[in-house]
Amino acid sequence: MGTQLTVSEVAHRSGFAASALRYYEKEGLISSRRTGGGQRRYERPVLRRLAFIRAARNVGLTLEEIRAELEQLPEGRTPNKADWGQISKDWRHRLDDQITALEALRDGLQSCIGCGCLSLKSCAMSNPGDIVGAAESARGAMFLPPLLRRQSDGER
Amino acid sequence: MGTQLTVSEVAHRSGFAASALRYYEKEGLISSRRTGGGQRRYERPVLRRLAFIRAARNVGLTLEEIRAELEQLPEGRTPNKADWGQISKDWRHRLDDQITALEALRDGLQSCIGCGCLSLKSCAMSNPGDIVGAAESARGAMFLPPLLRRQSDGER
DNA sequence: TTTAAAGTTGAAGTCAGCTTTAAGTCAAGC
DNA sequence: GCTTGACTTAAAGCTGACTTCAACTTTAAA
Repeated sequence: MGTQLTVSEVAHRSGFAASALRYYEKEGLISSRRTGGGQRRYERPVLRRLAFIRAARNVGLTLEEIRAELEQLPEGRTPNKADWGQISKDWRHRLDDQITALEALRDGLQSCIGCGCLSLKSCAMSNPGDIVGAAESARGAMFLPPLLRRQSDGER
Repeated sequence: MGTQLTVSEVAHRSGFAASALRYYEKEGLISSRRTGGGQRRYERPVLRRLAFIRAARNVGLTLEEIRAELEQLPEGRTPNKADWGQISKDWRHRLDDQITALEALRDGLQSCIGCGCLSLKSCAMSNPGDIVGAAESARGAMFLPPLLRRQSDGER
């Protein structure tokens, strides 16, 4: 137990399944060194990187988007305090947009309670171009995240 | 053009692709009669049913959940005003839960701006059991909907 | 030294919600 | 009656983010 962590240690401490760690490595989100026999050994900073990945997933970014964000940081390092200030600002906007979209949908629903129409032409809830279109125009709110799926699975 | 609608007419008027209509029929969400030659012919109420399906999809229900809701209505009819009152109330709660979860996430992010830590142990954003756990406990908020994906595709 | 746990790989499987394809049939206007 | 476009089916393909599998190797403790 020096500064090197095995895959199961990282899995346990990060909450990601070992198979997910392998997948993330294949996708270029994290990296590892190898022992003589070919087994993975991780440096500690991978834990911060994984924390970042989890936070980003919670906010609804795809792995590709996360990879791009990580890559964009100077020298591929884990975000520091300054980077994090900018990133968290962007993410907050994403979340705000998502919240706005959901509120618009909820309010449209509210207005439907009295009418019960669900007309394809006039009802806000089912009309593609109305509530939904307005919400969509809040960019970045194109989809909402599969938040909170199984979160500490620990392989098998 | 009597009261019978062809699949392409329904596709055009509902905004769903014809292939989606066939899929929904196979999954038991809608039904149709057939001509002598085996082609589908729809009654008008299918349009209301499809409006309901679209609204439910917007709120984040799965097709299985929608199927169950439709089935639960007496005689498999399209929801009337009274049904709709109850249903829209349930949906509003779903949306409220989703909004609450996103707000919690946003506020956790806000609290992170000052620290830049992203520690697996203490940071609210990446800690599975903190923000995310709290949000999760608002039942029904287990996942957020893939809201607003392509919405008027029109087959091919 | 032995043995069991933990690790490795590529390939295939999973889920939802469709779309696409292939190969053919039906409906309708001229 | 013929052509053309609309329609039919089952089956396969697609996306993203993984998981599972099979078959094998490495590591570490006893």
